[in-house]
Amino acid sequence: MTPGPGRLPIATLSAQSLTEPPAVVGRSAVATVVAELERIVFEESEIGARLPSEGEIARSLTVSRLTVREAIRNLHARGLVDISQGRRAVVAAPNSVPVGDFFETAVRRDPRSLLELLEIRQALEVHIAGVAAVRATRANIDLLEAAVAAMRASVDQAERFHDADMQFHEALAGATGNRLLSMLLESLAAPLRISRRRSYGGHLERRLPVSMAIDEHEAILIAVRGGDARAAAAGMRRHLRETERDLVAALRHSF
Amino acid sequence: MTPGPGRLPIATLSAQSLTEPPAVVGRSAVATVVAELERIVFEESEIGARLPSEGEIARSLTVSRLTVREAIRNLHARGLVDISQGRRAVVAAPNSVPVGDFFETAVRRDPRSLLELLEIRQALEVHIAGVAAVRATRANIDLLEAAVAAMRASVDQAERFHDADMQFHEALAGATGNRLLSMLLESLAAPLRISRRRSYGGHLERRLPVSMAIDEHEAILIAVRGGDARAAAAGMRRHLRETERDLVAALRHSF
DNA sequence: CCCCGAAATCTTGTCTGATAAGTTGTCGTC
DNA sequence: GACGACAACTTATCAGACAAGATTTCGGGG
Repeated sequence: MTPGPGRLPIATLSAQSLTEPPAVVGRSAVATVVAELERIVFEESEIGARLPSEGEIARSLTVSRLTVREAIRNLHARGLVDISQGRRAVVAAPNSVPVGDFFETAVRRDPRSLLELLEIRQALEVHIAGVAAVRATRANIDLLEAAVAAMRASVDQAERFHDADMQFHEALAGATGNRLLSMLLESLAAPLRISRRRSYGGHLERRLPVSMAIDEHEAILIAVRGGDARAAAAGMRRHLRETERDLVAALRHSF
Repeated sequence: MTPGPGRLPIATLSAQSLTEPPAVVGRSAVATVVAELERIVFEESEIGARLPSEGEIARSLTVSRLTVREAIRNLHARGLVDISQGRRAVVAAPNSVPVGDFFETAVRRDPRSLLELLEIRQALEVHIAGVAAVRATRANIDLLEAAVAAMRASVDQAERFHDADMQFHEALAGATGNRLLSMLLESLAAPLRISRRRSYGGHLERRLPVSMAIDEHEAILIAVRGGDARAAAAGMRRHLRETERDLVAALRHSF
């Protein structure tokens, strides 16, 4: 396709493709393509839009398909596009997958950082509870109530109970209206959930009085409904302290 | 090198390389190599250790160099290895580059998320201040004092003043002993710094009484030194409220 | 004997061309 | 108009080659 004389070292790239805006010299070919694709993703595309095929991009930027390929994989690793064989890459919805991956690898490198993760979660959730008490809408509160009801309805089904638990915390984060904050919290939860599952194993003996956990959530709900930021934050702090005790105990057992 | 009959579709890969542990079928070749490299990085390597060369890995896993290459780039995008031309990939120190990238792209997609970032920072730093008051060692406090002194010594040099400011917050985060928390805060700071620089531009007219910012830091320092968690948290909250006002005002000007 | 610079060697970066395999759209048949 | 086979498109991987940066080696000079 390209009329060039065989291999094209980067240096001669701009001299060769007079019809194209000269590729930025001094940067690697892949970096150049990455920058261009970022531009397309950020400025010209809606979520779900399909990028041009590898071949088209390669032709239009006067690089090999291989180079384009690496660039696309780079965007994929950063959570900017989704890819699957046979289909063009599509612009991904903003997601915190890369952040979750970071925390997961951190824990994998050093299991002790699980406790650090827990502390971060506490800092965020205490703030969330306080802010939610001020900002929560009727719809937000409905979701919180539904979550507590779901917990009540599944006191003897560990898996389902846990889902309802998660649901409560997600709803609370959603009530802040801060999407980045919600995503960050979610990415923290992933590694915690994994370790939790591994440590509790199959038997799943939760803290003895499950009702206690429900009461803690209920207390937070009441504070949020009443717009009492201080009480909501205090309730969350209390709740997470208990949760941490449970997790630490479980981990101690598993090692 | 491989004695096979030319191209090797993944399906036949395991049948062909009887001397190697059969590559996991059903997963892409790249994914397999990524998993293997992760294992090497996490379980067999110290920070700074050099991975085998692309060629060696390719031979030992019976895949093409291209496949290995993509796998390595994947690890690189996730901050697990550092790469540069002509040298083997080396195991990177744990770093929050991927997280910083996530926040940067989030802001790039929607500048309003800068405010969300700011809120996250507040949540973390308020917690940090409180905890630091309890956990800070003599060495930590020395660093904090040095930072405040540096601020005092550079009231009329915006750039230097800002560095000292950053230094204070870093030292405070360090005093918690929570490395993940420090890294997370750092990755939040990057995009904030960028926008700050862009909005303040060259002239750099800081909040009129620079001494006020110093006082705020001083108040936090005193609380930490005195082990008063509540006062430290309150001081930080006050300080960040001011900081936010400044930034918002500056942003308003720049749009 | 040590130091230093140039050559040999290693290793990554990119290009070309080809085949396998998954996805999507089309068209003829009923 | 519904449905299944086929064609076209697209990504996944392989192989071999050359360019360019990094490292190692080694011989000569001090």
